[in-house]
Amino acid sequence: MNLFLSGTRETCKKEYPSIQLASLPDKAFLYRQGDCCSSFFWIKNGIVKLSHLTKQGNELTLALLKTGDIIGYLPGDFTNQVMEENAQALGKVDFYRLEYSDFKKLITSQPNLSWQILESVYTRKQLIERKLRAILTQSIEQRLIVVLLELAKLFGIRCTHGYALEISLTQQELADLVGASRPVVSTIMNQFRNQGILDYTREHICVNDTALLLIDPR
Amino acid sequence: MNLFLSGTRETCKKEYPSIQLASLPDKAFLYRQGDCCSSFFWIKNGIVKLSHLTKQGNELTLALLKTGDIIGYLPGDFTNQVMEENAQALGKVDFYRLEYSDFKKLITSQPNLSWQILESVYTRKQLIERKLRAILTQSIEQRLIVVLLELAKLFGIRCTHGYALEISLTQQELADLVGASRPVVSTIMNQFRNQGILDYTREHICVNDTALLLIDPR
DNA sequence: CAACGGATGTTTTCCAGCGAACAGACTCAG
DNA sequence: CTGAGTCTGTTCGCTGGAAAACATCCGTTG
Repeated sequence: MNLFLSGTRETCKKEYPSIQLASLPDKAFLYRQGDCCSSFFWIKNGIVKLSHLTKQGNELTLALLKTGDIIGYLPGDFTNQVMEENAQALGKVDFYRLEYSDFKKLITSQPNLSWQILESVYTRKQLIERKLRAILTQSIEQRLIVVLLELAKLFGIRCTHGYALEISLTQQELADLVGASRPVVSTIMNQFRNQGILDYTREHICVNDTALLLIDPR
Repeated sequence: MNLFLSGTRETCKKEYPSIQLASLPDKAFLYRQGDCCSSFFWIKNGIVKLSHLTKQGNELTLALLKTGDIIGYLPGDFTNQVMEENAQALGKVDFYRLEYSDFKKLITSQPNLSWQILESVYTRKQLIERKLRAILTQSIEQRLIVVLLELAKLFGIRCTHGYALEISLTQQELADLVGASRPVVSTIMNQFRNQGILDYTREHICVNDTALLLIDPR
C-alpha cells in the first residue's frame, strides 16, 4: 500500500510539488484543534492520535492512526479549514505531507488510489459508529476490554501468554480512549489484573489471551 | 449534483448494467441489519434513516440521509457484506441502485465523481464524530435542541415564526436520534413548548427561531 | 360506538459513573 | 538526598438519566 507506487520519486515531485517527507517526535502535533490546515498527511511510520478537547477541558480520543492511514480535512470550497481535532504523534512519526490542491489532483488522477482512500475513510466512519454504539450500550468495563483487545491487535507484540502493547499509555489516555473518567478506569484495570486477564506496570500493558473470553462475539 | 451527468441514460445502462431506478413506500427497508447486501444506493428523492438495533432492543439512529446521499458498504474483498445497520425509508423514497462491481467501476472511471463521494463519506464521518462528542459532553436537553435545529435545517419549511418539519417523528424516534430514553425526551419537549421555543402536535413539529438563542455557538 | 393499539405525559426507583479530593508511588533534576 | 512533578489507587457524595409502570389521549377499525 504505497501511495506513490505509480511513479518515480522525481516524477512525483514534479507532478505534486508540495509533497514533502517530514517527521515529528513524540507528543508533537501535526495540527491542533482550531488550526486552519489545508494539508494532507499520509503516515509513513508511527502512530498518530486524533483527539478533541471539550470546553470542560476533557480530552476525547477519536482514533489512533498508523502506517498507511491518511489525515486531513476533505470537503469545502475554502482552502483553509478549521480543524475539529488535534493530531498528535504518539512516539516518533514519519509522514508525507501535501497540500489540498495537490491531494485533489492526486486523487482524481489515480482512480484506484481514490478507491483505496474511500475505503479507508469509510472504515474510519464505521469505527466511530461502533464506538458510539459501544458508549450508548455498554458499561465502561466492557468497553475497556474491547479497547484493550483492539489495541493489542493494532499495536500488540506477541509474548508468551498474550500481547504486549508497544505503546505506552497512561490511564488518563486510556480513559480518553474509552470515553470514561480516570478513576473508574483505574479501579477496573486493577480488577482485571487481579483476575489475571491482563498485566501492567506504569509504562507497559500486556493483555492476556483470556481477555478474549470476556467479550461476547456478535 | 447528478450522479449520471456524464452520459446519456443509454450509455449508462450499457456501461453499468446493474443500475436500476426503484422506489419504496414509507417504512420499507432498503436493507436490514444483518443482511448481506452488495448493492449501492443513491437517493434520488426522499429521506432514509440509518439505524442500529442493539441487543437490548434499543434503536439508535445514526443518520438521516436525503437526496444526493449514497448508502452502501464499501470496503472488503467479499462481494457480500453483513450490514451493521438498517436503512429504512421515511416517507416515499426514490433511488438508484447498482451492484458493487459497477459502483467500483463508476468510481474509478470518473475522477471528479469519486471526489464528490469521498467528500460525502467524510462529511458523514464528521457528523458522527460530532454526535459522539455531543453525547459525551452535553445534557440531553442541549442535544435535543441541536438535533431539532439540524432537522429544521435539513427538512424544515419556513413558516411564520420558525421552521415546520416536513417529516413526522414520534417521540420515540426523536429519542433514538439523540440517544436518550423516551420519557426524558417527552418531558423536555413539554418544557420547550411551555417556554415557547417550539410547538408540536402528534404529527407535526415546528421549531421557533428563538431556539437558536439557546445553543451557544462554538 | 366500543374497543383496541399506538403515542404521549408523568412519577418513582435506582444506579453507573463523574468530579473532587487525597494518599501513596515512582521518576527525574538539582 | 530532597523536593517537585507526574502517575496510580481509592474513597465519597451527588446526579443525570435509564427502566418500569401507569394514566391519558387519540385515531382506527370492526
